[in-house]
Amino acid sequence: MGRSPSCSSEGLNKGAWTEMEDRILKNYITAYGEGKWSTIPKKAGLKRCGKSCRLRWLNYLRPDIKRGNISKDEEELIIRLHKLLGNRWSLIAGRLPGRTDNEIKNYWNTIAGKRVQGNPSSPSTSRRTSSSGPKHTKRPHKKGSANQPEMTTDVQPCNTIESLEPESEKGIDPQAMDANGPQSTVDRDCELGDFELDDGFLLDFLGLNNIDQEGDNGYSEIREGDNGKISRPSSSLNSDDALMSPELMLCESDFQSIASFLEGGELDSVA
DNA sequence: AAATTCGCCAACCGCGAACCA
DNA sequence: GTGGTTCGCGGTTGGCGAATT
Repeated sequence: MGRSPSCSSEGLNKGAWTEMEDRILKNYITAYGEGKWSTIPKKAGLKRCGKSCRLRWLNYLRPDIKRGNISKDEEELIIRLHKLLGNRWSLIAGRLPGRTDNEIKNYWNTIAGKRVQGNPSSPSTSRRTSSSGPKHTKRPHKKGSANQPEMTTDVQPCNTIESLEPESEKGIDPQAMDANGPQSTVDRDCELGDFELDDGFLLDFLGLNNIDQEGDNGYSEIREGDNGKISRPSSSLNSDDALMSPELMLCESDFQSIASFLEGGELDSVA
């Protein structure tokens, strides 16, 4: 139990990875595959702990990592999923092919969380929005978390979302949706405008309808399974297939698949 | 031009769950 | 059944660079 003793830092490199280290790790995993993280550094000749290797691989070196800006579609889905799942970044990342939990977490902490918290003006178009965005108090580079966006533990993911809800969504009648599936709304500057879904539907869609809508602390909680254990994905990237119904497996690949799934009248099999 | 501020993001830390002998 | 080890997750930190003053 507890912290891994295999990550003692004596003689190990810390901090940013060098190009050489990246190459070594990538070559090793390409040749021998993932897993056995604790032994990889030794076998590959890296002066890193296994955790560090795993993190580097998952967050940066994997070939299927999608780098670059979070699209509007992705942002919408992140916000929506966060509303449902809370800070379960790995679960959210599992629905965003090529995105890592770390990336989504960072994104949320910097941009999406602020928007949800009541500044709907989009800051995401430019890296700098100092004149309009919510300014934090001075951010000294030292220990202490006062400079963190005030959303990690205080956030009310199931309530604060309202400020971001498009007007059109607020009037959606869940009954009508149940009967006919989600109404395909006009694009509203978004390819996936029909992500304006009832939360219950989205949970169904995600195969997460065994999740409480809201726990005592405002976060959704995954209910225990038959074995009394909480079901979790084994990896950050597209690995939570166990949470998906078979008919949804085909939707895992990307947003376009999801969109076409929603448009294709296949909802009946879900709802 | 220099100093300051602050956003972004990679990486680390600590914990709990899962696994295994 | 128990204890040690490994894995995976979420929270947090700190460096860097761009924007602002």
